Amino acid sequence: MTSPGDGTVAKALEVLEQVASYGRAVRFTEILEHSAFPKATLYRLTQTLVQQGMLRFEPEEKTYAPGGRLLKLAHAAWAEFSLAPIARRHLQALSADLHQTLHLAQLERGQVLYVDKIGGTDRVTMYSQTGKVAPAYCTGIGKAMLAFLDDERRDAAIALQSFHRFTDRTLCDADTLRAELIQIRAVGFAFDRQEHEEGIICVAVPIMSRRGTLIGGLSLTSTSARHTLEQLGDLAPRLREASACIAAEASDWTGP
Amino acid sequence: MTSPGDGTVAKALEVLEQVASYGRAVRFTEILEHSAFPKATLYRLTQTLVQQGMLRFEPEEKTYAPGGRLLKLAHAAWAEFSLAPIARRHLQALSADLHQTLHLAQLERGQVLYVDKIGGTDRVTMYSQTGKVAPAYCTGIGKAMLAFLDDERRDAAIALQSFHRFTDRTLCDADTLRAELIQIRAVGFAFDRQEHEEGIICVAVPIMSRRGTLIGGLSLTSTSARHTLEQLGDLAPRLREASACIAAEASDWTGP
DNA sequence: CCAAGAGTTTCATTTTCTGAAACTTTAGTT
DNA sequence: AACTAAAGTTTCAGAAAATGAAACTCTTGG
Repeated sequence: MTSPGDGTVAKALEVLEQVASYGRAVRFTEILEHSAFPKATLYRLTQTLVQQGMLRFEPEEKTYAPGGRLLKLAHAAWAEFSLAPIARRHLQALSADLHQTLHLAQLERGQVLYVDKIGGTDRVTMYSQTGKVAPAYCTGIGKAMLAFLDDERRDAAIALQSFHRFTDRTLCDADTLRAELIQIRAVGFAFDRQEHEEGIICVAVPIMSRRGTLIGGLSLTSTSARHTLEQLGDLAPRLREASACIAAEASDWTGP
Repeated sequence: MTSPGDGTVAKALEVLEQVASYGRAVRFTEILEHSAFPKATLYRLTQTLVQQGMLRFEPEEKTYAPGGRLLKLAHAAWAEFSLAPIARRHLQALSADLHQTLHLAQLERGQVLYVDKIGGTDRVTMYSQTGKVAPAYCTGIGKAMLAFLDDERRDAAIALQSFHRFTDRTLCDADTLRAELIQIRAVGFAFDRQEHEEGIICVAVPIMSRRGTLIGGLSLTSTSARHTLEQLGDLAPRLREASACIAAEASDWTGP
């Protein structure tokens, strides 16, 4: 929720995000019900967003949905913000080798932001994952990234987690998470032991810049039916190798 | 340029778009030089955008670049706003059949917004095109869409074109364009006769909803070295077929 | 060490935003 | 067709935020 004094832009973005979160076109009243803004305020915010092309309004149905201007902006964001363009060929090489589903992610405000995916079997689902966000505390890739953040940033990121029990293995509080992060830091990779979704396991490594700062994460996802955690652990060195290659290229780009 | 009285959100978005347009990280002064905003105003706008995660600020280099929150929002936009998820399998089928580069686009504020691409040879450049925008008046897919807009919307869209001569075949004024649109409307498909880029030709068809409103466009791109316009014209019926399939599915989704 | 430029803060003023309430339109009912 | 309940839109005076010129501070390079 936006606290008073946060600026109009923040409020508008909050509305935009809310509309985007439904996953379908929504009517005004529905937005209003889930929003803290008074009717008139919300109304003007949606007007502004529509007028700016960030939301699309369907007069026929009187519904709001994310607008095309977002895609245009996202194009630039993906190309510039993300590791994906740099990492892509490394992911492809690794995928060709291991035949497993790989994810590339970055940490965004304490959340896992997937910026690329290479599928084991399905080969066209790229956008389906790119842009998706997931909690950091209960995914392998999220924990791998959290673990290798510097103290200050890690504290900040942990403070942003809103723990929720997805499965009976989910780490549900900050202390348990911190303990696990220490372990992860020691071994250099993280597991997801069905903590986010029943049956889904994964192994993940951080991608670190030459200067030792976190720039992203790389994970290999499988199911408990196909692999044991031990088998995944054996693949960690391969991930680490790819991670190092990506890091080397990425550091060159951003470096001085 | 934002006229006074447009709201802070519009100004912030303008800055965001400007930063995105550079294609690289930029420093404050550079943004300032190309911007109509006074220094302090621009400064606060960038601060807000950074704080909101729409821009990323690299303190090391003091540069601004598009932020991760955009990707998150774009994910929703692509899934909901665009035809792409619906059209994808039709594009794939057609691509498998013709082995040519296909583009799927929608009209966004008078511009062509590419929402998907299936390549002939290069297979990993999906994101490279998705989200990209191009002028409507000098691309086949743009003209195909303009031609099948209703009068009111077409006039509005034409008014939004800022004609610029890219090649010596570019249609450079509204009247010439209107004449061509009438023709396109009659035959049902549009050509790009190297109007946007020397050597690049294309054939394109609109995608129309059951109710007769424009919902997008579909194009097949080639080079003048590989195909003649006549050959492309012969492929138009195939495009039209795919377009009809896409339209049928899309209408179901949006329909009542 | 100094100067030029980049980046940041200040503050009185202007402009915009706010939101309760009134109003208009729409969709459903009798 | 008339009624009505809900949805959607507009109003307006007060509250809040944005503005931007100028002053200030921090960098950078000579």
